[in-house]
This record gives sequence, structure tokens and C-alpha cells, in this order.
Amino acid sequence: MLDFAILGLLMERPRHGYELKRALGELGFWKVSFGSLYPALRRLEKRGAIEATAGTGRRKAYAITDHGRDTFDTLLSTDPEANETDRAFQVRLAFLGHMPQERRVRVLEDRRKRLTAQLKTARDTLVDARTASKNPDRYRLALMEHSMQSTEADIAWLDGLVASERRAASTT
Amino acid sequence: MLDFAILGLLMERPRHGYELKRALGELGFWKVSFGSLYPALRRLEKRGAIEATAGTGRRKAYAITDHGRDTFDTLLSTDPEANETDRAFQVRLAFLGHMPQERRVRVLEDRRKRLTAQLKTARDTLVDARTASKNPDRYRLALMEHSMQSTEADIAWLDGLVASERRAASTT
DNA sequence: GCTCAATATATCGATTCGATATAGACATAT
DNA sequence: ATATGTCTATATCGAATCGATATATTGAGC
Repeated sequence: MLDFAILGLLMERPRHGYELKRALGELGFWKVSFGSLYPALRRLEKRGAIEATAGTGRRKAYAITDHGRDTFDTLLSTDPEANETDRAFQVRLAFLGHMPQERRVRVLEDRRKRLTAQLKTARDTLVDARTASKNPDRYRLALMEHSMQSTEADIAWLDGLVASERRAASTT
Repeated sequence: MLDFAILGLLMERPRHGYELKRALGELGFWKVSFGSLYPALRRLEKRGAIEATAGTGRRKAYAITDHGRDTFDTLLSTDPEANETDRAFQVRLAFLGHMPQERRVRVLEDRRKRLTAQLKTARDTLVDARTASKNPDRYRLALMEHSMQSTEADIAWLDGLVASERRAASTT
């Protein structure tokens, strides 16, 4: 997943390691560690997906290769497993701009469906926890409720994205 | 962190592995994998923090030991690093009920401070991304905004918890 | 009795994390 | 000038976690 994210960022322009870490962190949902990043760069380099050129000082600027671009396109267009992580989705979303416009809405709506199903399950579990004389812990209940609220917010957010996507499509 | 979570759940009553996985998953923020869970149970058993007794069929019911209770109390009362993960905080919160009432508000407010600082940083980054003629990607901007909204929601949620904590404290 | 799905434990290789080491670049204080 | 400190940057280690898969048991429905 990190590999995909790195390739996505390098699609724009070459960057060195530290810069990749910063750029990923700025998205807000993933503070990648050095212990993940540098091994990932090795992996990608060994596979021939990226190549390092000398930069200022100790820096190494990494650039994506043609093969890397192929890899990226494949990863981007492969539809995700049913159990796709939040993080994995957010990474895909970060690079949705590289996907042809007509497919974007589908990605967003698939995600919406998953979240809705997830929400339903969570609601059932919560009702269950409250009834079954299980005398549930106060803080654990609060966590469950908060998790549901977050999911609801995510769904609303996706709806917003879909709407703006549709607007963009109709004016093109 | 998983060890702490397992101990916390076992503080209530003995449970077998699968049940621990379910209970953690129901909290909504962590779908623990078997590949994490079973090794963790081994770790804890080897350290003498939990012990397995035969259950129905293949099941092994794990119970917390006195030493495990000590470990749990220590972990619970150790204050977290500045870079505490979302997940780590949520695990601590799940077991806040085991903490003496007068310390709970402090935990919540410390967390609030961290999130507020984080939010400020994110806001600066976002402004930066919008100005600096960097022509930022639409979806990446959306992710940054959404991340901030989530953090704001988390803060509001914490405020709610603090309020109800204060209410509870004053009526005791 | 048979089959299918759900429950449950287990393990493997790969990924990711968190902590730490090292060192160049650059500001600014002495 | 040079010492000091802070930020930038690459790197590596061991441990925790993940995702996929194998396998056994139980129970329901046919």
C-alpha cells in the first residue's frame, strides 16, 4: 500500500525520501515511519519501478520509471477487496485524479456501500450490547457510538464528493 | 498495545481468543487480525500475565493472573508519549473505567490539547498548500479537509465526555 | 448420515512501526 | 572563525501487526 502511495506521489514529480514522508503525512491519515519508507524505496528500486539520482547533499531524488507508471496504473484500476482498509481507500482517493472521470463516481459509491453496511452492523452490535443485560462499560459504549458517528460523517463526506464529481462531469 | 487491550478485556472475565477478537472489533476502531492476536496471547502467557484453561471443544479460555493485573494497572497509569497513536488512545479510553475518577478528566483534556495542536498544524499546512501556487490536487485537498473535520469532531466528542465526566463527579 | 456455514486455533511471510544512530546544512551566538 | 544547536535527511534494527491460508470442530438444515 505504501508502494502504491509512493508511486502516486512520484507520478507528479521526483521527490526524495523525507519529502515523500512529509507529503504523505500532510494528507492527515497516515504518519508513515522511516522504518517503512526507506525499505519501501529499496523494494521499488529493486523492482525497477523507481530510480534514484543524486540530489543536493545526502539527498537522493527518486523518479518513477515507465515500468513504475505501468505498476501504478494497474494498482489504481484494480478494484479493491471487500475488506479494504480505511487507509487503503484514502490512498486510492488521493490519486483518484489519475483515474478516468467516468470511473471515479463508481469508486466513491462502492465505498459508500461498504460504509453503509459497516454502519448497519455496528448499529446492531450496539443495540445488542445495550440490551442483552450485559451491563456494558460506559467508555466502551461511547467508543462504539463515536465510531458510528465517524462512519456517518464519512458517508456524508463521500456524498459531497460524489455530488461535486457529478457537477464536474456535467460541465465537461 | 494489543497486550494492554487483551489484559483490559480479561480484567472483566475470562475469554477465549476468538471472543477477544470479536470484542475488540466491536469497539469499531480496530479489526485485529489472527496473526496479531494469537502470538500476543503466547507472549502474555509466557510472561505469566494470563493463563489458559481448557474450554468447550478446541477452545482455550484465557484468564488474567495477579501479575497480569499489576501489568495492566501499570500500563493504565503510565501517561502516554506525546506521539500517542489514535488507536493507543482509544484503547486506553476503552478501559478508562478502571482509572480513579479524578484522573479521567485529565486524560481526556490532555488528549484534547494534542488534537487541538494537531488541528492547528493541519490548518497551516492546508493554507500553505492552497496558496503557494502549488496547484494542489483536488482529491488530496479534500482528504486534508476531511481529516481536519474528523479531528474537529473528535474534539467535540471529547468535550462531551469531559462534560459528562464532570457531571458524574459532582453527583458522587 | 451428509453437507454447508460458522466457529475457533494456528502459522507463515511480508509489511509496518517505533526507536535510535549518524551526519550534513544552516542559522546565530560568542 | 568557530562553537552550538536545530532542522533536514538517510539508514537500520527488532518487534508488532497484517493478510492470507490451513485445518479442525460444532451445529443447523436437509
